[in-house]
Amino acid sequence: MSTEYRYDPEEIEPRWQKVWADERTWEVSNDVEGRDKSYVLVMLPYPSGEPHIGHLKVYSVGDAVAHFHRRTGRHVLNPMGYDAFGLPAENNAIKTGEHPRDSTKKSIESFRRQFKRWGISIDWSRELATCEPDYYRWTQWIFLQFYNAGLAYRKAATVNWDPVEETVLANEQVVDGRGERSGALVEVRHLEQWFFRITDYADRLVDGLDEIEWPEHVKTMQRNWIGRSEGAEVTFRCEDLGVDYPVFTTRPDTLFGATFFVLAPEHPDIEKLAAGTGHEDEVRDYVNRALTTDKEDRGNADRTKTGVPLGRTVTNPVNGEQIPMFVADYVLMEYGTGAVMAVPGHDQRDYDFAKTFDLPVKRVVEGVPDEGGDEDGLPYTGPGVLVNSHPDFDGLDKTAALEAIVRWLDREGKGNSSTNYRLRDWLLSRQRYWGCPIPIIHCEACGTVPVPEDQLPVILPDVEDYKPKGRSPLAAATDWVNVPCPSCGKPAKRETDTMDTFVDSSWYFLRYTDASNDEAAWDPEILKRWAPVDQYIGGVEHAILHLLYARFFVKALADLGHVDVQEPFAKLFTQGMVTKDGAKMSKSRGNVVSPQDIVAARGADTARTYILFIAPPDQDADWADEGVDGVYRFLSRLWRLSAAAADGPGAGADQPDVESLSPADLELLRKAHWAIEKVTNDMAGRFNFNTAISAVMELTNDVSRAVNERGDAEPQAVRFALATAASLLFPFAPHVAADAYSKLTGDRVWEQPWPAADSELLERDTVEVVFQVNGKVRDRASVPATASKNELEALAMASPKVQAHLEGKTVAKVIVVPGKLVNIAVRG
RNA sequence: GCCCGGAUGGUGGAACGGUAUACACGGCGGCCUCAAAAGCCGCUGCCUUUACGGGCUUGUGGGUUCGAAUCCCACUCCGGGUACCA
Repeated sequence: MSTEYRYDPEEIEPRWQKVWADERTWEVSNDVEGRDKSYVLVMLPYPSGEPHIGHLKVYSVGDAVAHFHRRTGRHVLNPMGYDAFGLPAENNAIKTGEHPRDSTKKSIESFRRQFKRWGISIDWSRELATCEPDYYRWTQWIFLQFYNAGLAYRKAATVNWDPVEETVLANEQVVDGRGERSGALVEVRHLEQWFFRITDYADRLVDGLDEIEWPEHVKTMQRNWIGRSEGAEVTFRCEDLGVDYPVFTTRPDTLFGATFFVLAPEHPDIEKLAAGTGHEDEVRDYVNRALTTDKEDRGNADRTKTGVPLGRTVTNPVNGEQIPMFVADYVLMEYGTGAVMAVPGHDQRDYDFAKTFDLPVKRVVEGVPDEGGDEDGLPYTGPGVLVNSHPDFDGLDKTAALEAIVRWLDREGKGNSSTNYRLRDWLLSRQRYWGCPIPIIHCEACGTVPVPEDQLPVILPDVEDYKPKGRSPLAAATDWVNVPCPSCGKPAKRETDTMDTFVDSSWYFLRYTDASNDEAAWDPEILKRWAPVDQYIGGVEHAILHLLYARFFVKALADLGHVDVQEPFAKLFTQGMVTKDGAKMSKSRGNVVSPQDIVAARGADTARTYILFIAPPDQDADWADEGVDGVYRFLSRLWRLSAAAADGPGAGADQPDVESLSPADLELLRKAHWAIEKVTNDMAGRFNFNTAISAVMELTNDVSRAVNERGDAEPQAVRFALATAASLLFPFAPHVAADAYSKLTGDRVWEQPWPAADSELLERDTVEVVFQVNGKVRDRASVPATASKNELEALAMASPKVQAHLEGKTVAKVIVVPGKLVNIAVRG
């Protein structure tokens, strides 16, 4: 082939980007009326430095979906924004003195430049940054709606304090007792903080998962995080003090097996209970030790159980037995009532404690041997029937017994069925600078007073010193802090904490629908046209935090009448990591691949196509520089063939008349239709972009062979095959595809409908069938597709290669799958 | 510990229970060239055989089936999530 055609992405890519920018091709109106809408959203980036390879991957995935949806006739919203408040920018400010606003602005510019350089089809008219007053004004407005509805509240609470970041953290941001970002051991502090009442939505957050198409493991993570447990609350009475101690249990069926009772060290009654028992000193020592133990240590279930007796007893409500009380750190104050009934016969933890302290272990459930029950292993948690309990319940299956016992407790006023959650309310206040101000004023006379809505936004003031000192740096901005109370006019002070940045990102997908509205956060009528997000795409690391918070926001806003859907994201796709040499990319490892470098060297189309080609997008993918060259070669070849064909004979890219084609050209046509079918199925199903790209490669290779090797290919068939390849490739490599398509046809590929496979051309007259003996392939033959079972069997039997393997054996059975195979089962 | 994933050539990865290893990388050979690059044309799972051919092969061991990478059981290793949540 002539070398005069040289694929030059440096020329092609800017040229098409200019067309899309000048014509605002990807901007979309809110006039959805009567059209099939598709809201395709990739999680917004946190702008820091330059985009990394993970961004390239996730936006390549999102763009492929957006393009496919557009070309299949949908009205597509594909916006972009920046999660622009947050600690890294602020920490940078502490180090360098550069205002976070300035460093963030620079990062946003470089992200925007890259996304444009990559040719991602974004509607830039809806761009937003969460740190802009015209965005966070509405974050504050939502806060006020929640405040007025009692969903945002302030209370003194035991909270997680990160001593490095010098701020409190939400439960979700504490991992193994350490701050998620800083890695510092979290300290317990008692502080006044702001919370969102997400626990009110625990049930709906669990139940709503059934309505959305999300990966099962993400749903499971959310269910586990919310941690709904069904059980009962049962009251145990301490007669000495005349105090009732309710406990939560998921196993009321084992109540008769309770042999002791344990309180958490933080329980407020500990001192009162120990007083006058002679155990006071021991108890006080133990509690002090427990409270100063690391959360991490205390959470270790393998540690030998510790605890001390309180010298008191409580009454087991079902049998009146007096059982001893203990304080032990394996019981947590945060969960249930901070007290448990201990059933060592049927709970591992209680069993461990009982063994350590030599307490009685009583079996009250017995496995049924026929049903895989055990004989003597305690603690026993399997299925079974009640024993050693009460004549009314003994012999009942444990599930039936559970219900019967709860009914009995309820009648006697000693308990009731109850549900408990692991989920805690969302602590949203942070003692940091670079965040959304909380629109509240503290007045000595009026208490907490919301800033009137017409005074929003509460603008984040400039400060001299960003360094946290255990209180928000905003407290130093005295001009800003001191304001008259909106209610009584007397001197008052602004709230100086800022919001967790997860608040900002819990509603941004709503704002995109009506991003420039300065009268409201959004017009409910417009939101209604777009919501919910049809396809959300992002990293699995947000499985709990962001995805749970956003779901809560939408449900709460729906209850307040601002949104009319219950779930923000109908479908979720989580993409895998990009690794290098099998390891996560990191500066310290020195294995970071920069998308800027690869785009500069090979072009955006190559970078995007390669990252989707190496592996299915939901899997982790290992980056290999050599692999990039293969994709570059493929794009070069497709472009060169197209450029040459465009200059050659023939016109346009209409499909040539099938009747007039040689068998070889007909095969090429079939291949094109096969590729249409394959790519369409791969796109519409589970995003099998890697095999879709392979199919286009196969088609291109066939064209290449037709042109180079065979040499006599009908030009119109070649044109059609190449235009089809370009059309199918467009979602992945838009510039080269648009260029090749335009050269061949003069048309803009993105304005063309997605190609449709001709089913008649997919059908074949002759097919290859295989002949097997005992499942092993022995011969193959080309036969008419319509060959009957009998004909196939006869052909197989006649094959000498098959005959050789039948020698001296008896044919037991012949299986014929028309159009596929004949399998002869033999014996002897 | 518990709950999810995963394991296929030298490498990344393909395969509605029906031709295992598509596509790509890497490797080998050839054409073109003064030469190189680019491009083009082949070959490339393993063992055995001069060859024709034959045998083996989807982490391990069993099972179901005419037929298993695919379904079932047990196990090994790797990755992720989660963990005194009563």
